[in-house]
Amino acid sequence: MARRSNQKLKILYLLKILWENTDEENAMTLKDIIAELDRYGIPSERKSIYDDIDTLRFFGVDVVSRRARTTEYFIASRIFELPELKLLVDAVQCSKFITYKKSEELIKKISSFTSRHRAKLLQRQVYVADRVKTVNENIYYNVDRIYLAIAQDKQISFRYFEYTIDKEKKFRKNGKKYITSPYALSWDNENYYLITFSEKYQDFTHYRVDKMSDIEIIEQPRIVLPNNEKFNIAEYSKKVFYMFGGEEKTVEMQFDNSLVNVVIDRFGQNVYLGKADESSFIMRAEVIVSPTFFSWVFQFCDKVKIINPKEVAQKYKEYLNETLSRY
DNA sequence: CCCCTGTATGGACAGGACTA
DNA sequence: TAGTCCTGTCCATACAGGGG
Repeated sequence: MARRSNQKLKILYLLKILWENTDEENAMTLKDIIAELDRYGIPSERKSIYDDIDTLRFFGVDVVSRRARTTEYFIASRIFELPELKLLVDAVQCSKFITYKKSEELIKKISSFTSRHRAKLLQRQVYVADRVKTVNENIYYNVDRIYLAIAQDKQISFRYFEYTIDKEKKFRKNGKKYITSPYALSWDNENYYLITFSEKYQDFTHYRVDKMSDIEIIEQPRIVLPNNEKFNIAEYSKKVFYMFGGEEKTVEMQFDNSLVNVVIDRFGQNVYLGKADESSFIMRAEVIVSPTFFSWVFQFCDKVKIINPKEVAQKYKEYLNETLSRY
């Protein structure tokens, strides 16, 4: 009868109890375990627990017994170790695109990978000064659907909105649907971007994922990239500045030596660097020339100069002059 | 309804740690 | 040192559940 079926549940609850309550610093004695099982309505005999623990071990659970005053049991190794979980929690909390509500949910789920004692350590807040979080809950579903489309090699349709000065959502193109070939999702400057290839412009276009709605996968297969190229997101994101589109150019810039690290951080270890003189160096990289590229350059003031191509230098000059003329 | 099988359980007991 | 408590093993037995 019930007593029997309880015993089937016994080992399951035993695992649950050990999983939720124990870790290296928080072991349980056999007495604790029996009491805890009792709370779940499972009567258990002390000696039968040995067998159950053995079974759990055979099953692959790392139940460790440690002799202190009395013998204690705890689960030693888990799928994720605590520092790894902290990393994940921090990443969730810092992500602008994850809403407060979703952050809480995700952290709760992440916490279930460790004991409740250690889970407390995960509840810490990472304070990043008044972080703006999005309110668009849809983003997870958007991301999911986009990945699905990419995997199925299909195009997607969606509507794209922006906020007006009155802080109201307003659909672009009067709510007409965009149709495009998704190639990658990229995390840049705290926002999720969808990178698509436009047949019309024969170039890549970016969309903020949190500003997309009504995403649908359509039957049309994706447009093939020119020269049957494979899309390399890592290479691509090096060239683009804050996801702003533009013409791709090989640009040479002269930097003050103090900015070596900045350049390597931006373009990676393999960027071409050459000595210019005692205090400066020349670097060369593929860059999508855009206003955001210029504003990236501008932050270094007189410590940088665009050398080549001449028309990019000229454009930058115009950009600076225009800015100056407003004051 | 009976028999068989696998599992849980309880008793006996040994050994170790701790304590009075 | 004797007594106590805890842990873990061994073995006999009870019993649930399934098959016939």
